[in-house]
Order: sequence, then C-alpha cells, then structure tokens
Amino acid sequence: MESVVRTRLIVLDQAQAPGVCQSCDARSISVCSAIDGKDLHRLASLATVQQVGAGKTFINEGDPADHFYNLTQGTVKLFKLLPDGRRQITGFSHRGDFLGLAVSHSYAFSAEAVDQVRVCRFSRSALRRVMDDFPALEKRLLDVASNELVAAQEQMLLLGRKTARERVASFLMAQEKRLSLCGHEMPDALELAMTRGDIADYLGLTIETISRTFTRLRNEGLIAILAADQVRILDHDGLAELADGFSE
Amino acid sequence: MESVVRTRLIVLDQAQAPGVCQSCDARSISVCSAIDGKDLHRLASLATVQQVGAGKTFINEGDPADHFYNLTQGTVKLFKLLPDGRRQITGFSHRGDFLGLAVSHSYAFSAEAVDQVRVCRFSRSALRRVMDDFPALEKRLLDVASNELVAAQEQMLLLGRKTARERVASFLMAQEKRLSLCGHEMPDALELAMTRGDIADYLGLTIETISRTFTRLRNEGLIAILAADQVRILDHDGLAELADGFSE
DNA sequence: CGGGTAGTTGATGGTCATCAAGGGGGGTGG
DNA sequence: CCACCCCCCTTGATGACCATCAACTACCCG
Repeated sequence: MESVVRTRLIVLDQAQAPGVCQSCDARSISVCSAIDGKDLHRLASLATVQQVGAGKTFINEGDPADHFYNLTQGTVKLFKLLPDGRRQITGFSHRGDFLGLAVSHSYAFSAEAVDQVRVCRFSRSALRRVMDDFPALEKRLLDVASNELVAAQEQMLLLGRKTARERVASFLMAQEKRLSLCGHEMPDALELAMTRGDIADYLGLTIETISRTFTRLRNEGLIAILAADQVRILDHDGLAELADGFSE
Repeated sequence: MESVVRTRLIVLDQAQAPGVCQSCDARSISVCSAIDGKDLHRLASLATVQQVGAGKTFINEGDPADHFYNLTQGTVKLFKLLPDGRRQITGFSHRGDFLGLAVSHSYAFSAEAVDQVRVCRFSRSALRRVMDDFPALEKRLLDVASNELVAAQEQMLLLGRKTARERVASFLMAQEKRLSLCGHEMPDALELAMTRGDIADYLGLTIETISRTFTRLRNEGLIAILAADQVRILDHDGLAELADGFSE
C-alpha cells in the first residue's frame, strides 16, 4: 500500500566502451547471451547503466513504454495498483531478467527496486533495430515471454483457487526452486529479499495472514523461521504436497 | 469441476493443397498473416485441420507439447487443475488465436472446446524450422506472447485484489472490448459463449457467486439480463468504474 | 532514549463458499 | 405431443476463511 514515488535515477554510464557488455557478469544468464563477441559493442553502444536504490520506482504503469530494461543486479518487484491503493505484485525479477515487454505504447505495470538494483536500459526503437539484425535475440525474447506466461498461469491458479496455506507453501517452493536453478550451492535457509507486505501483495493475501501462516507452518514442523527473512524448509515433501494442493 | 476426457479428434485434412491456408478466413487476424502469398503453401503443407466438438479436451496439461495450434473457429477455454478438481481457467481463446506457446517439453495447461471448434495443428519441430526462415513469424509470436502477458497481469490483479462485483464487471467490460475490437458491428447484447461455471472458474469464484452478482448488477440497473447468456450493459460508465476499482 | 518500521498475535466481522432446494429450457424417447 | 430427465441457473440459509482492527514486541537508527 505504499505510494508510488517518481524517482530520479542515477545514470552511471552512457556506455560507449564495448567493455560494458563484455564484462557484464549477468550477460551469460540474460537475453544478451544471444549476441556474441564481436557484435557486442553494438549492444553496448545502446545501453545505459542505471543504479536504482531500494524502494525506488523506475517504471510507472501507464507511462510511455520507451525503454527496455535488463536487470544486472538486485531484485525488482513488478506490480499493478488499483485507485484505492490495493496492490497486486505480478512477479519478482532477478539478475539477468528482462523487463518491459509490452506491445502497447505504455507500460502495463510498475517496477520498484526491492534492494539496491542495477539495470541496463535500452531505448525501445534502438533495440527493435538490433532485433531485426539478430533474430537470435528475438528468439530468446520469445522464450523469455513464454516462460513468463507459464509462470503467470501458475500464479493465476494460485490466486484463484489455492488456500492461504497452499499459497505460502507454493511461494516457498518457488523460492527454493529458483535458488536451486540459478543459485550456486544451496544455502541452508531461504533468504527472503522481500517484506511480508510484498509477499502478501504477491499472494493476494494480507500481511497478517502471511505472518499467521508462516507461524502455523512452523508449528506444524514444515518450516523453521530462523529470522523474519530466513526460512528453512524442514519437510520438503510435505510442503510440496501442500503447495500442489494435495493435502486436505 | 468437470473431469478431463481424453478426446479422439477428427482430422479433416492433411492439407497438401495450398488452398487450406490461402482460403483460411482466420488468416488475416492470426499469426499466419506474417507469411504472405507465395510462401503460404509451405505453411499449408505443415498444417492439419481438426474439428473439436464442444466440451472436448484437445490439449492436456502435462502431455508432451508436440504441437502448436491455431484456432480458426469457435471458442476454447484454457485451464489448469488441482488434484482435487479445483479448476482455474486462465483464459479464453477465439478465432485467430495461437495456442501452445510453451518452452518446456510439456503443456502447462489444458484446452477444451467451448463450442464447435476448428483448429489448425502444426508440429512443433516443423514450425520451428519455418520460424527460422521467417523472422516475421517469430516477431508476430513475440507480440502475441507480450499481449497475453499483459492480459495475464491484469488477470492476476483481478484474482488477487478485486471483489466479486469488480471481477464480474471487469469480465463484462473485457467481453465487450473484445467484441468492439475484432467484432464487426456492435450487437445490442453480449453473447456469453461460456457457462456460469466457466465464468466462475475464470474469475476465481463459485457458480453461485457469479449468479448472485449478475442479479445484483441487474437490480442496480447496471446491466440487463435478456437470457442467461445474453447480457446488455446499461450503465457503461458505472460498470467501467466498478471494474477499475473506483466504487467503494 | 525515542521514533519509526516490520512483524506477530488476538478479537471480531464480512465476503464469499458451501449446502440445499427449486425453476426453467432443451433434448430424447415413449 | 407430452413426459421425463438432465443440465444450467437461481435463490436462500449457514458457515468458514481470511480481512480488518487493534495491541504489542522486536529491531534499527537517529
């Protein structure tokens, strides 16, 4: 329910040097991996690196969709608002993710930094020209969009048909899965970058229900709460069954 | 809550004749419009036309995603199921829509014909080769996916944060918008192809709540219900405000 | 120490689900 | 042609889950 603050952004680098993309540690896991070695300087010449502080909104729903973003560091929440302040977080983006896919002339969502964030910004028109020359990039974007679509459908099932317990269980399973996929070695506890409020607005619940549900899952021995933002999954299978809607 | 029935499909035409695509009245509004005149025979050679009867499921969640589909006639509901039968309809597809976007090896959703349906089926691998030769097709698909993503985000807001009244109002507004976009002249009432059960599973509610909410909107003078599947919007602005979450 | 933010827990209430009964239309078969 | 059935829809009664309101704790940072 926070107010949306228009943010002035820190522009770090109007990157003319090819190094900006070459040395990017997020490139291999992002759509930019579709462009290789010698063509990279073209991409770099279009990119603008920006830093966004925690809590700052850098995409506003309804604004002209002039830019694409590639997230190279930090976590971002994407959300939509109703006039009275009700908020639905449609997803969290992480290092390597691509933001701003929208056909229409304006953004369909807002984006706010959860922690310290670094993004690579491309002008829409410029990137469109690059895409014309590199079909591989377009193919990659189609894959990205398809994956997000699958995730969105899963989230619709969650929001429309799952109970509070099932939603929280699903959320925790998804957090763990994300770590196991792109993470290096498995930490012994999940680090939740987002607040209870964020989780609530993501799962279509309230802060209190999130809190109570965490407590209940802890009392049932399914999870351990080391700190508010540190959750360890104790009964992996039990939580998975709950998330998938098997338990009664 | 219906059970999923594996369906034998009627294969109409292993279309070798180029005419199948050339004469297709859905081509202009579908992704196939990205392919023009002389290349159309290649598309046609890959296509298989199928008829699907109302209520038949022709894509099953979890099955190997071997095919893409292009809907040339009728209405299809896409949905996901939980083990105990809870169902979430993630969307309805109409003439010209493209089905089966999925990166993974298996479908993330099921698809069932609402009424008599005709689809054009392409093998995944074959279409991938066509896409390599026609980047315009891929571009078109990216647009399709982006649009669906925007719709999915809107639906997440609806499912996570809107009241029953707001959901039904949103649904009606969306129905009308779809007609005004691709429809010819405006009929004086919306024709709902789907049942109350379908609407309920689409909006994350129950049949009874849908019915009650329709009745209430009628008593408030916002809509008129000519028949169960014939709804006329009386107070367009009022319904729009309700849908967008303005009313108290 | 004080203030602010985030989280937890309790009491109460509302919205919508569930359970139950009845009405209406379309199809089939006697 | 009518009876019957089945499905869809509607309406009412009750109840559960989660939201809301409220109080309290913990923690961070000044």
